[in-house]
Amino acid sequence: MPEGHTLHRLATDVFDAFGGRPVTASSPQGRFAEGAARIDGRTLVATEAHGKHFLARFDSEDWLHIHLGLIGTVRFGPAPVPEPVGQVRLRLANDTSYADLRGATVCELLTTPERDVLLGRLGPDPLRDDADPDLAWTRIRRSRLPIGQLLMEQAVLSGVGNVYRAETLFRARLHPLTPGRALKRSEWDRMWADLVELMRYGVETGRIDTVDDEHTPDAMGRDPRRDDHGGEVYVYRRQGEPCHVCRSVVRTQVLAGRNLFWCPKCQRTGLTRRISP
DNA sequence: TCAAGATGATCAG
DNA sequence: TGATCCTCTTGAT
Repeated sequence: MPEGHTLHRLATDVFDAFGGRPVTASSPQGRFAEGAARIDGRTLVATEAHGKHFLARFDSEDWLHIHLGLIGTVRFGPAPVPEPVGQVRLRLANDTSYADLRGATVCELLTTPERDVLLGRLGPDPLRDDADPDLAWTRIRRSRLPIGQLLMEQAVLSGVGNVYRAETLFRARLHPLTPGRALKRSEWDRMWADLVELMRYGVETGRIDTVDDEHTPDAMGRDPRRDDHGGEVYVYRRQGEPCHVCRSVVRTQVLAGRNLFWCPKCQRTGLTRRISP
């Protein structure tokens, strides 16, 4: 379930399991055999997440870079390591734990300059203390692209995926097709603060839970329902169902190849706002 | 039991 | 814009 909060949790979990001591690395699938051989037996010095990118540094000066993509997973288990099942790209192990990586879009080793280039391409990550929301605002305020598309561009903002996009736009009551340059600075500031809060909660709990107490099914007298992202949401993948706030039917459409979800009544703001040429 | 679709990103055309 | 990577869950059969 890879949005940014998943990767920040992964960075913590990998360091807790393998940090500070030598790690055994292998590639049962074979596609990362060379890279695994280079870090095999090395000590894991640090782990970090930037947006949806996971990085781990070894005492060989190599950086392990993983991007889970849509279907990548990391599974942890206690030692002893079992026979690998399926396409295990990378297996890390020590005398107490193992972790298997499957299906990742990227699994590679980077030098420090290559890591710096990667990070230089990424917009600010709401989960990092060193993030500067002004950098994202500079891109947004100049763009004719819809805010619903800009939020997903990792060069504008890193770590936000389809769930956080849908939910933060609903919470801001902004229509997802509002052009970036039609946004007000105050709206962006509120959205950024909201993303920081929602995603930190996601890191703490492992759940994407975005519905305010006053709108929960319990508060509204309806049966609660937990979705596979772990919590309760306003619009994400609720197309055809009634809005938690106004009971209008939640809509969906494909934007830039990804499914977009919004409430046509609650999220009217911005769409018809005039923009300066 | 099996097919379809999904929280992502890149590349070719 | 569609194909690709190739895991996991859900829902239809």
